[in-house]
Amino acid sequence: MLQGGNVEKSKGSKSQEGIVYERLFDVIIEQKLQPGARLTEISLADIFSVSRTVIRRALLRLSYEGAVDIKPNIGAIVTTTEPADVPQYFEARRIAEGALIRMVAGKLTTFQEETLNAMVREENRYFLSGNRARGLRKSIDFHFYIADIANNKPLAEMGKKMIARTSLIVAQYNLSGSGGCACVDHSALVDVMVHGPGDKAERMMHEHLQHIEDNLYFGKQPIETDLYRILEVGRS
Amino acid sequence: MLQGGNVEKSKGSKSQEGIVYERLFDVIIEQKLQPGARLTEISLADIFSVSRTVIRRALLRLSYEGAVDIKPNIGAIVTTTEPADVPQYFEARRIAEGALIRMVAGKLTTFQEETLNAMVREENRYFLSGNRARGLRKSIDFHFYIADIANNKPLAEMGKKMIARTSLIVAQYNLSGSGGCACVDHSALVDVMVHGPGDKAERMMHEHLQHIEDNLYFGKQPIETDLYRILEVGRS
DNA sequence: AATATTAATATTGTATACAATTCAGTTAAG
DNA sequence: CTTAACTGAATTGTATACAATATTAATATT
Repeated sequence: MLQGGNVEKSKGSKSQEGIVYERLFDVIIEQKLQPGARLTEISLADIFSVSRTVIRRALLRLSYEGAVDIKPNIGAIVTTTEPADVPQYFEARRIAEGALIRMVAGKLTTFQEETLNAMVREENRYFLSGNRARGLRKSIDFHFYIADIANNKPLAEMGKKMIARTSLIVAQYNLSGSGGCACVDHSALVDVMVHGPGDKAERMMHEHLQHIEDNLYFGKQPIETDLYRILEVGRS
Repeated sequence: MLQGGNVEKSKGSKSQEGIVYERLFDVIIEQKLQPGARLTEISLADIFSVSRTVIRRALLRLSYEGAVDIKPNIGAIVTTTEPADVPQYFEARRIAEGALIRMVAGKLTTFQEETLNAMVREENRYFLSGNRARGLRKSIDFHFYIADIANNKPLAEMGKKMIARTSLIVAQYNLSGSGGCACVDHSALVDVMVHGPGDKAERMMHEHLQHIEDNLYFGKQPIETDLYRILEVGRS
């Protein structure tokens, strides 16, 4: 999970807000809620059996992570991205994650190496067995883990934020349900993290992310978003 | 100001929360509130003549920006930094701001060039006339402006966050009240942004920030913080 | 006198009531 | 028939009351 701001979290018993936040973050990142989907406070308060106060806090936090977009007096929706804005998010992610992997390369402990390999295998298994949501999640966790072991908290935060953000973009614009990441690439990344020099690792990460970006498909407009709005209108 | 999260702000009439946020951000960044100073909701609600609800939102936002540290059931203080954590914040800032200035270098409009030069002059004037708070603020605005003109919103956000964060660190550990930035450096930065290649600009930014970091002084412990706690105890 | 326990105070956490705003649907005028 | 203004429902914004928690002060015990 993203290390949301400077609010320290209790280790054992999570706060109500934390539970709501994590659950919503998960369904958004696993693409169970499409970009553009509305998140009204009352429904969420109902679903989670807490007051709107708690929901508001969770939504606010999600908005800071970039997962949710809050417009004053209107409410929260899962973040949508204009095609024109896509490149800057990928550029930001390349810079952050490139720096992170460079810091990690050549310094992996055997435990970390094994963890990473296990994650790639698991991701592979999920995708092969058709469990797309789980595979997607593991793929994101792979990138999250690299950020976590780089030993730079603010940069890891930034990296994870951009990983999540671009995943949302992929959810919006990538028609092939692969989630964008190729498992082969992830194997190669582990390899270069173990042996290769930092520069090479950074270069490979850049290529990996460029590859994801190049595979996006921009239809004339973000279809799903509008569809959702239309459906909601027609429902009454 | 930092572009806080995905909450769109109304241009003309600022929200109550926005006013509180900006005011608090200003006094923190201008070092009128020392790191470690407590920010209780009731006092702030009193001062700003709004309810605690509004204050809570503003504090929460400040915590996401890293300017304030909120501990559950305890409250908010101006962020303090352990000496051991200082390097990662500067490293993160170097990466973000280095990338930003590289994107800007050689692409300045004449208006932007003049704006930057004017900012350096103004900063200089404030420091020479002994107005430290204003000079400090202008120095930070100089860095903010570079972030803003780089045309990459998420990276600019990250850059500004780290600029603010490291400024807080300087407030805590730099005894000379200069705020860390030398005006000479800023002039040179403008110069390389106008002419120089991106790589050189990035290198100069790195050196500039390294210079600030090297000038920090770590006493045995963060003196001011503890003093504040002690004073508060002895006050009753 | 020092320490542990308890009581009092202050502060944050949560729920809820009410105000303000937005949006859709309806009605009335051109 | 089109457009404008209006009404009503739904949703967010704000204030406040009460509960839970932490801190401080006081008391009792060793």
